[in-house]
Amino acid sequence: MKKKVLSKEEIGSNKGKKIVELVNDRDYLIAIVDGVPKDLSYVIKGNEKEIEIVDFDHPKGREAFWHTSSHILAQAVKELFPQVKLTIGPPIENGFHYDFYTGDNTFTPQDLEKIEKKAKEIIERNLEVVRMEISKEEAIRIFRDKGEDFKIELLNEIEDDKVSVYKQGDFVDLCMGPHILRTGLVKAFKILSSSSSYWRKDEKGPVLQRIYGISFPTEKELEKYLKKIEEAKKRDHRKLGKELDLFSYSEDIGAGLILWHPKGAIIRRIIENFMFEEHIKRGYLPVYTPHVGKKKLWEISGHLDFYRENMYPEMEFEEEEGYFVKPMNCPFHIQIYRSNLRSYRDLPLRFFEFGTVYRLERSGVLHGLARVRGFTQDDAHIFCTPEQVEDEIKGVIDFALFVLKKFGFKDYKVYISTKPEEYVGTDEMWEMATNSLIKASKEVNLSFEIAEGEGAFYGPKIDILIRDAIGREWQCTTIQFDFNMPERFNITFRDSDGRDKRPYMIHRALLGSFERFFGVLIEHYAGNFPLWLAPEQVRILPVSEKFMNYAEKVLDVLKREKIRAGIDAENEKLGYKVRKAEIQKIPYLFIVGKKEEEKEAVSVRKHGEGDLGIMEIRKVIKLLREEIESN
RNA sequence: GCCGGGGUAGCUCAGCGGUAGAGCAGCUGAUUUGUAAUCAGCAGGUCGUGGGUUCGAAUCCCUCCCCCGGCUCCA
Repeated sequence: MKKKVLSKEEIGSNKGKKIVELVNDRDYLIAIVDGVPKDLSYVIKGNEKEIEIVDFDHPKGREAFWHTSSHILAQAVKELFPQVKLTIGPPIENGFHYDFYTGDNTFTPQDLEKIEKKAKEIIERNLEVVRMEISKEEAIRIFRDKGEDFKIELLNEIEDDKVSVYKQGDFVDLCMGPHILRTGLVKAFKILSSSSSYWRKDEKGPVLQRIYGISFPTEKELEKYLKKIEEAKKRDHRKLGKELDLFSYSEDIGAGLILWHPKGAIIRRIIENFMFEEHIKRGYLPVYTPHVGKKKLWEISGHLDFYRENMYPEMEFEEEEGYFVKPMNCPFHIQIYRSNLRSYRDLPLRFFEFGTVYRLERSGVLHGLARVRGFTQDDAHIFCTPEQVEDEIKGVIDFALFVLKKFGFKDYKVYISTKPEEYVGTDEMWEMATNSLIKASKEVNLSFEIAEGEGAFYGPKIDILIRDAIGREWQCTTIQFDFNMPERFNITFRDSDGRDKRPYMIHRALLGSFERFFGVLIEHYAGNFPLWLAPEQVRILPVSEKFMNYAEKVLDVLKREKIRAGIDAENEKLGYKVRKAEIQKIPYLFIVGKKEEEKEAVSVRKHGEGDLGIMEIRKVIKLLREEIESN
């Protein structure tokens, strides 16, 4: 990484000069002047406190590089399709995109090829990228002449009457900048995909065509990036799920409904058992509830008002009230709460259930195990007094982090979502609840971001998102206050002063759902499950059929030790069986032949490490036990 | 739900107006195998669904279902 910081003296002595006069623009992309990113054409005033000049390896440098790349993309599109209207084109985490209004037209794959070619041509032209500050009126005139209606809409919202535009060749775009100085600096440029998007995120507004691209200062970096993407695709849980025979779906059953195959199911059960025990240890009480409930229940809960579009339609009967399959467990847990008069001495009450829910997600959002229509949450509802809220939240966060650690997750993001525009409950309740989330997070040194106004209407929440192989983030852990349900179902507890009061209700799921969590877990381990989770922990490979008897004997010992094992009895060469087992990512292979049988031993081969040599059975089992328990 | 791409044997894919093909997997046989693919033979498909165009459709058009990439929305 190249980075240059101008000293006070350098700033003073270069007053009136453009920064680009001090450095080579092939090495440096932009400058950060007193914390604000600027073009290298920035003229030094002399009174700046700090000027930092950065390259592509700096996030701000990269941003500018990709931002300029998005302008190059836009210029290419405008040259090929002059009738297309520009909207916006920001840099993103990996590359950039630009949204175009194309009326009834869309971009075909052939169009994208042409656009990429044209973009490369524009790069060849090595156009200077010039920043111009002009009056708002002038900008409006320019974009009106060009028919850029969307730009005018944006301009009308700018309060300043000075705006900046960037020009490269004949292409002009309204833009804050900064940008790199020449299109020729982009040595590698690739269009990755296209899709639609909505103007201003409004699905009722104009539909735009978005083109995604990536660019780098060298071809080599592009190749490296593309290779990384290829590698990531190999860990995709949908691919591994099929290859390792973990789960599937069936068109005949319906979209977003998961079939857990034996190998997937055993992993799930291990996770369930672990979670069940841990809940009990932490003072949760298990409950089981039905999958359907009467229409009336969902009227009281309010789901039929605010959640109906996500619910499977009503089951109607001739002589009885209709039923709905549950999209959430909360109304059921509330009923258990209501089944008794609750004293303040009973609180906190923590009901937990691996509750299966069904949500009619819109067809386009379904995604492997990560977004499905039927899933099982590791769900719990905590009912407590206001005084207990803080401790309860702390307990839940601690539990969540413990679970993530157990599965080896380190790369996650935490968001605390605050009060939205429309909400239920009092401001005091919101404030108290939100503060308890923030305070608890701070106490366990959890770094988080505040998502202003992103809370659900019924309460603030804290979410933990885990990244998948392709970099997409999935919300797993969620801890949400619910100010709505207790009110609607009018639940109370009898306090020490003999009066009935409203308890606080905290809804939480740690894994989120077994489906999504399993999907993320597969990608996290790239299918190489740690020994305690591996569906087949050991496979015994007899060198030939002659050693089947001994193999059976070894299998018996393993089974007695509760180690999940199998024998590959196929009439094949050893190399073939080893290859098959390696592809299936089986942690340990025990090879048995003449030497092994004589010594009551096995030859151990570990996945990813290879041959570990011959070992006595007793000894290997001890090692396996240790490895299983160490997790 | 929206925009685009796609659905051919269990899997990965070729064929894209003249009537269906490969590799792997499967089955059978031979081989009795020492750490990532032994050889041979056999079998396997109403080309996602329903309709249309055509003398003729896997191939062109439309409907629906499902999958993929995004958008919007969420565990």
